[in-house]
Amino acid sequence: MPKVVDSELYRKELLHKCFDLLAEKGYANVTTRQISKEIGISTGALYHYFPSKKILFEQLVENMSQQDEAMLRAATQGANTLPERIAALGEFLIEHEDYFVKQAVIWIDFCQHTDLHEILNNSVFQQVDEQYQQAITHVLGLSNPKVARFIWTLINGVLIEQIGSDSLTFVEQIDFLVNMLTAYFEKYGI
Amino acid sequence: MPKVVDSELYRKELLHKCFDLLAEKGYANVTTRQISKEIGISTGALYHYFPSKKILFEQLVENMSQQDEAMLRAATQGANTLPERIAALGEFLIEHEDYFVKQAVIWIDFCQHTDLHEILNNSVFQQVDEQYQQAITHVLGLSNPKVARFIWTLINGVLIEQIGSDSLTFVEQIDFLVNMLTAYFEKYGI
Amino acid sequence: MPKVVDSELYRKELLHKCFDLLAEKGYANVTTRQISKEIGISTGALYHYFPSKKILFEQLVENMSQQDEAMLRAATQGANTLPERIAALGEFLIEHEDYFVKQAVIWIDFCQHTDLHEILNNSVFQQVDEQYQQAITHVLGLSNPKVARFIWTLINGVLIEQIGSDSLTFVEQIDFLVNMLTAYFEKYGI
Amino acid sequence: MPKVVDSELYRKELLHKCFDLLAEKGYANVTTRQISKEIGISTGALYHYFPSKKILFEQLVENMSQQDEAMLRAATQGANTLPERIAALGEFLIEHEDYFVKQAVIWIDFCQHTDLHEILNNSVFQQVDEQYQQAITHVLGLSNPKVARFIWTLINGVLIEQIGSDSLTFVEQIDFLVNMLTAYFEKYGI
DNA sequence: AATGAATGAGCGTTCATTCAT
DNA sequence: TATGAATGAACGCTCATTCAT
Repeated sequence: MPKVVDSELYRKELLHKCFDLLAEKGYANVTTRQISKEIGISTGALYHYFPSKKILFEQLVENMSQQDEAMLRAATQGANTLPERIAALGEFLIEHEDYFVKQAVIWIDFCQHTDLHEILNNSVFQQVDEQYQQAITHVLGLSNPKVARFIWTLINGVLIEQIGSDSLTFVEQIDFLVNMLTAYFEKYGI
Repeated sequence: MPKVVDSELYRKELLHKCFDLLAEKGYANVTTRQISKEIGISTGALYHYFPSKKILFEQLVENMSQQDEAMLRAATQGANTLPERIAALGEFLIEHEDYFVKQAVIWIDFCQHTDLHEILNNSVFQQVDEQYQQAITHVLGLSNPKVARFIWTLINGVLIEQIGSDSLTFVEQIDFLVNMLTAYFEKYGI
Repeated sequence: MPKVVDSELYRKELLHKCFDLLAEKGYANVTTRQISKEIGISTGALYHYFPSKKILFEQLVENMSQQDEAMLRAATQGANTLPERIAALGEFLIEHEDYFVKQAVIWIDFCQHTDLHEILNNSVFQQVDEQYQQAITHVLGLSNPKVARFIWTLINGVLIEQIGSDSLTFVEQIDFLVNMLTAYFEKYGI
Repeated sequence: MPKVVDSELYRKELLHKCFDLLAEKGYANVTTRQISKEIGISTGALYHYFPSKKILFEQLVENMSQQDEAMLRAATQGANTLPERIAALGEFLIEHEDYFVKQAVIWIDFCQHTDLHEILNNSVFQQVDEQYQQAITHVLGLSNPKVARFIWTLINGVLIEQIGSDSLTFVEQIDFLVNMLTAYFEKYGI
């Protein structure tokens, strides 16, 4: 019997273990040696589970986004009216601030260190993009998916702002965002 | 005038020459050889003017932000009502899309490659932050500077979205943003 | 029969299974994983039968040379005159071109990855050398064993030429060789 | 003024310095670190002069073959009749035995560690092949270039035999070869 | 002031070998 | 016996930085 029984499960565990490190340092600033050390295996073993640093990263992103969607839908289940749903979305983000900020960091960093052309043709990223858009469309009950995409853009702006500035707290920013969205939908409809 | 002034001017010229390259490739993806080549000097000369790659990058960021405020104020001078001012801000951003996207890339990249602690204590960044906030406050005639800060955050979100995605055009995103701001101010006042 | 015999047989079977792979890729370009996969066992099992990659390789070389002599003698049995015998040798080589080219590749490769000193003192190699010399001496009915050795050298030259060049076909080269040997023996006698 | 004045000359000097090492160990068995150490520069400097290990090797081969042709033509200049020319070729090979054996080792090794397809399409190797063929054609005054190619094949066989065997000396083998060629041309003409 | 050759630590990755199961 | 996950030294190569000229 092999040492690791369920290697698929173990792989996910490894991804989970290096999420914080990747978020803190960024893709290009973390070496495979650091990753190996962080998750407590040798460099060889890392390459046993992931064919390359890039693929490790892609699987991390894929893993992340799968969790998010389920979490988001669960968190906004009880909300019925649009203002309630917007508020629920805001609370959800505030609750998971740390996680989402890290995710935004990782995302941006990866985009920076990859050919634009390659990003746009990478099915993993297309899928993940689509997923977030659909999740927001569904959660807020929107009819125009472009609005969902735009909202996700704004959320990312707020998340990224948290990296390099302390002028407004995340809660303040999200509050503004919630109010703005509410005002927008009151005026223009869903 | 003593030599120092010339040298200072020359340094700014060098920074200006490598802005596009840094913006296009990102800090970690550009080598000092590439920078040297781009600005037409030897690696040795580069190190004569900038003690390290990092410091070159910092000075670039510092340099950048000094130009923007004046540009923005000039662009929105003719607008009198709030909706007009918001629209003028939107048009201004669309007109300079390329420049602002590049600037956002460089900015984010810089934050990633610098200790969070260091960023927050770095007076350059505090100053720059402050500048953008004041510019927007003034241009839109806002009473709450936090709203200005938040708007700048949203703008950055839209700019960054342009790096790694083609789902919505910059113009579409800015249109959404203009409408949203208009709706917000109609409901909540300035 | 005790277990040892079965194990010995199995080992030869394993060697036989990886002959083509080693010949095609060469010692240094084949990994133990590839060998394991090719012969259908795990890397662990491979190391159970062969203490190291090098020893596997040595045993392969040893194994190979044992088959050839009998083959060669059989192939030239019907030829009576010297020109007939030379022609029969040529035909035999052409018939088994693939096998002999592969063997030459493996042989050279092995020599490259082993200390010269070690090769010359290795009884396996001395024995194999001796065998080829005797086979050719016998097949052509030569009186001078050095001539046999030299002919084997020339044959190897032609075999090796097939690795990295397409200027002359194997058949063309062997034809030249047959004519040259015939002319030589006509002039100098056996 | 740069440290190395004539970098083209220096590159040739570096190639010359690592010839023995490559010949002794073979292409795949020598690391770039070993090469650097042998020629007394850092790994970085090695890559300053040669873009890759492979290109270093190709340039070495190219360099070698250029010397050979001139040497060979010079050595056989005085010989007028065909037997004299063959004898001069033999003496030339014996005189430079060490050099040619090393060259044959390097050549074979490289072919082993490179895709056959790639070798055949590599212009450097095609050129070098052609050069040897032409040199022999010219030196012996042959009319059929295929014969020249075949003779070069035989010479390589003899050279390679020197790597892994001590049964016949190089002189003995070359003597046989000279006699055989003489007999061949006496019977079949040039 | 300016050049670009030189350095060497460090990168992502590989692979012969070991060992817990 | 047999498995394949795990190891870690070593690979080809890069690049911020230094320094002789």
